[in-house]
Amino acid sequence: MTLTSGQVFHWHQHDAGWIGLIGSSAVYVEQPAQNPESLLISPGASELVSHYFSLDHCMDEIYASFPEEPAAKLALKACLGLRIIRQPLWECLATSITSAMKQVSHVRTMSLYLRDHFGEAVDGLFGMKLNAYPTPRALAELSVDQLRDVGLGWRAENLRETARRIASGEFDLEALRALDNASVHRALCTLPGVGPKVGNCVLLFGYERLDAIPIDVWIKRVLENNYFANTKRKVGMKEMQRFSEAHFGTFGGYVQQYLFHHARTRKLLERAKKH
DNA sequence: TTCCAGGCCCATG
DNA sequence: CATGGGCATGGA
Repeated sequence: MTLTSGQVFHWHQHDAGWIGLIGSSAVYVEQPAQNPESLLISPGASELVSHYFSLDHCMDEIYASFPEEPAAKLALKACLGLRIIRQPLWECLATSITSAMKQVSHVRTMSLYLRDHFGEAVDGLFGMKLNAYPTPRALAELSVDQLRDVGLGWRAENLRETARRIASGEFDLEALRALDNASVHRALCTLPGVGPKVGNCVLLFGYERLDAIPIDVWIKRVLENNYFANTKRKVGMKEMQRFSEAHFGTFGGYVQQYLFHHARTRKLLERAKKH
């Protein structure tokens, strides 16, 4: 669930488990059906995996903080165990920029293309070839057309320019770790291709600010259907942001992620039934 | 074929 | 401050 919930976009199913990269380390992870409390992990990667999948997050406390409402409780029940991943900052920012107005599967396609064409090859597993996500410098050196050819469309210039600012040292992602949410968000939003939603994705998935709430079209629908269903007047994005931040609490990012994954998988399931 | 997607940006009220 | 239109692409 965690790996298909629209946080990361490069993992492949392999046998009963998954293969992917954490930074530049290839890893196999399997959650055995008979013993889901444990994980099978490729040798030497257990600390890396524990950190990446945030296995230290106190889920009891997080679940206790969920609002007492049908929508949140239903999502909680459906997504039990789903984690907010700790992503490498650059990879998180870059994939979030490419995600604008794209379905999760499209973002995945773009991510894999970028890795294959411009990322550094890494020692794979089971003879598979894997590439790390391209560095800011690698992307900054490309032409806009090269990026467009990979299917990025109008996102190409945003990704390239943001990569350039980071590669040049003009913008320091690591330095932002010391700042509070609002300051990090404000700084991120100066980058091309980064607005309120993408900024909150990076806060949540990159900087581990578990109270950050990205509002995309899915969450917008969930809010409209469940929390503003009886509201006659128009509800703007700013109000939705304020409401969900106040209402979803300290771990609002988790609530948001569970609502997102629940809504999306339900839709996919319905669609599959029809055919 | 048509629909729509983890939005951003800029020009107007 | 809020709103509306434009923007490229491809999976379902």
